[in-house]
Amino acid sequence: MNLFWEKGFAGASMKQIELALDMRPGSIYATFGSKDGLFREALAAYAERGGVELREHLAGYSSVLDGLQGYLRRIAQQSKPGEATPSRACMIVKTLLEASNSNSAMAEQANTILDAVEQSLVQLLEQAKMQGELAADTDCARLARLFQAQLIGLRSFAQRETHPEHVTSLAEDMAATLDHYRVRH
Amino acid sequence: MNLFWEKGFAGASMKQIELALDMRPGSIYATFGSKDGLFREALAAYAERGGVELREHLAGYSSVLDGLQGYLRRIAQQSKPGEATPSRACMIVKTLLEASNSNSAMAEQANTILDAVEQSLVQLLEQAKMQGELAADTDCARLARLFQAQLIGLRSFAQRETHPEHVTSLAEDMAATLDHYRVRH
DNA sequence: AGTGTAATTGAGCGTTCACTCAAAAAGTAA
DNA sequence: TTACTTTTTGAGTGAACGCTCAATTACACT
Repeated sequence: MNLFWEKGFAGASMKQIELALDMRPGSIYATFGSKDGLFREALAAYAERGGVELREHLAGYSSVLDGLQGYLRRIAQQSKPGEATPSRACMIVKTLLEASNSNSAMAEQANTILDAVEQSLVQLLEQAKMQGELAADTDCARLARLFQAQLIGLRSFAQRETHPEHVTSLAEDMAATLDHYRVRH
Repeated sequence: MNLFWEKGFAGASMKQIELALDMRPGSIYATFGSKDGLFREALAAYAERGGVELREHLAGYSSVLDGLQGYLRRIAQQSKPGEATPSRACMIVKTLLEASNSNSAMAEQANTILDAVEQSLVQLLEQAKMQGELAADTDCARLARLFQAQLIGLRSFAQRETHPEHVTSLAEDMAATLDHYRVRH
């Protein structure tokens, strides 16, 4: 998963995969069927891990909006030089951009995952609305898409070679955007 | 350029490039040196074209902020199914995500271009400040990064298979974000 | 038309790609 | 230990990769 996340699908060769898994080609193909199949499982694992991470993060907040704002800041923290992550950008987005216009099955998987993330965000925002954090007439689906797009933008921006504090201030500004959707404020 | 934009660097084979240019390998290598060299020129051409497009678009506005908001809406329009573009996502961002962690020279070029775009945005926002659209204490560099990240998010989101109106409403919400930085409002 | 230069051609180079499969090794059960 | 099944091995497959270069064609100038 880390290798694919770092190098992308085409960028990771079977030789590197053999090394990363400490498996010989025969075993890899007996287990995963193909490079595509292995990537599919890697991306699914990434999505699963990301989902758990978001849920666990939000568990530490009583306010949903506070939790989402904290999540933006957390992403910015993870983008700092000390943190050793395969890539600062999101593997799902990397896959979407790599696979669209070439590998339709892979693009479809990325799309499906992003749909699921979006739906999770809708549920969370609906919850925020019921808790009175959002106005009753808030379009949660629309706000979910805005938040997702901001996340995508933040993590893609983080892939740049910029000062880490630029990423943290960016996360802060995106968090401030969410504030404008709070009731009263 | 269109082929690389659509398929990415690794995704475009020399065979496809020969077809797209209607040139045989020898001529291609005599002209561009290598596949890398050709890609470098393609990306530079893309950046140049994008710069011209932004400048021409803004020429139709007396207010810089109105112009930038219009630009977001314009991007959303270009993402509609009728428009035949190689990719709805930005070629520079696609390159950044593909090349980081594998091709450092290519990643550096993408970074350099994004730096230049950022600087252009800073200049524009400084102009908006002088025209009284932004508060005197506005951090234009920071706001430029926010706008760029939103653009990246919008165009990457547009690569998804969603309803076109979701992209237009997303652009609208991002435009509304800019409104919060206007003086008075 | 004749001559020198520049540009183009395409067969084919070595390499790397994802992937296969007969043989060997490891595991299981009596 | 023996017989059987499952798993692993790694040399090797054909295909596709980026790229080269001697031969050819097109061009420029007298």
